[in-house]
Amino acid sequence: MALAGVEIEVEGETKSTRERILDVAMDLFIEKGYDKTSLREIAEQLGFTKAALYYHFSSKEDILMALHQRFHDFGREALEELGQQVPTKAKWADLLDSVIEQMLANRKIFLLHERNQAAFEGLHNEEHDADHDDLQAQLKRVLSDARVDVEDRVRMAASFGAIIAGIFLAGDAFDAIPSPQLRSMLEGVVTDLLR
Amino acid sequence: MALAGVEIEVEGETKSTRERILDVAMDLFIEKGYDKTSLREIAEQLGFTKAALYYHFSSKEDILMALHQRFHDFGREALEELGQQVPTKAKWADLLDSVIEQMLANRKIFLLHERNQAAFEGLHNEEHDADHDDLQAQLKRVLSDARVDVEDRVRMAASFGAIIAGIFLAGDAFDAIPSPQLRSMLEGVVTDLLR
DNA sequence: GTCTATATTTCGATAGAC
DNA sequence: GTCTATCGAAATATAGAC
Repeated sequence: MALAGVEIEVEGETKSTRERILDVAMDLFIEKGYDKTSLREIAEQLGFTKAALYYHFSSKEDILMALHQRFHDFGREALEELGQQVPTKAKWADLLDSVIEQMLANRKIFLLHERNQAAFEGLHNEEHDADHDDLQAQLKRVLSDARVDVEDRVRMAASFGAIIAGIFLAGDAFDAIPSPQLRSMLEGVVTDLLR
Repeated sequence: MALAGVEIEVEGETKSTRERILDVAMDLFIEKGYDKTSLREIAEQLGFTKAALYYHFSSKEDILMALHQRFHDFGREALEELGQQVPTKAKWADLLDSVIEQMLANRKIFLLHERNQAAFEGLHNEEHDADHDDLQAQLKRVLSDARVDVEDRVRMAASFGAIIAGIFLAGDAFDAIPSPQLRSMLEGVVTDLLR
């Protein structure tokens, strides 16, 4: 079911070549890092050659940008809803609860960003994007809000780091923990820090 | 005061060329990432050429390894002391207090590692180093220790992530906070999570 | 859409003069 | 200890056939 190069996803069986490229690239970028992953490797793992990639993406950076887009939305509406109002600890705790859920459901995309921070920042610097509005930028904005007590802001940052570490720091050591259980443990952590 | 290429540091005024190279490299690796930083850039910023670097270091990777060495000791004795015994939450809290202190006194070297995870892991994979004994590896070992209750281990990971985030997540938003104050706030966080 | 070339560039590394 | 000059490798990217 190809339509202008885009395939309709039927019960998750069919994926466009573009998406298959992104999946493979994500795995390799996580494992070896963006810079040390060559287009040849990505192509070989997909069963075709490097040149074919350029039919789907205009550059290596274009692949990275597409992956950034996957990440971009997570938590964005949430943070935007928090938006202009003064962030309180209670609101932050609510926000983090949904962030926990999203992270557990999308581990890889967050892992990708954690392990390729420099590469993703390089993207922003080229687009003189003024204020890039991704999760990390929004985060810094909130944590810099002078209307909020400093100690509260430190606690907000700490609680955010706590859940990231709970999900990612231990590598696969926590993989055996069922997601709902890990989730409730992390919600407990958030409560203890922001209550 | 040169002696076999090593200069004696007098009141912090004199630094060996080797150390000046490492300082510049560290700044660039933090800013642009290891892979996107060329030896030419490092050399130019120091006022000499790329080839001169090879008098002081045998390869680009050698520079990274030297920086890793700077990092290597931090928290190592502490974690080794924790060593074979079963880690408890109380011991972990003590450990983190000293980690907080070291991180605040050496922000840049931790930032370097946070932003170049993939590059540093690449080092380990080449030396078939068996069990590389750096902080991160020790961390995973402790967090995988099945003798400890799962919830406790999650809390240990979370508290570690909390202090990292408190120091690094906000970028320079927290730079205005005096170190002692930030330290005591983070110690409060640790207490709340592990008590 | 994927292929086989090949162009182009960048970078790490070496040789040898001073 | 630093220089100039150059090598060789690898990677991104392009051209054009199928």
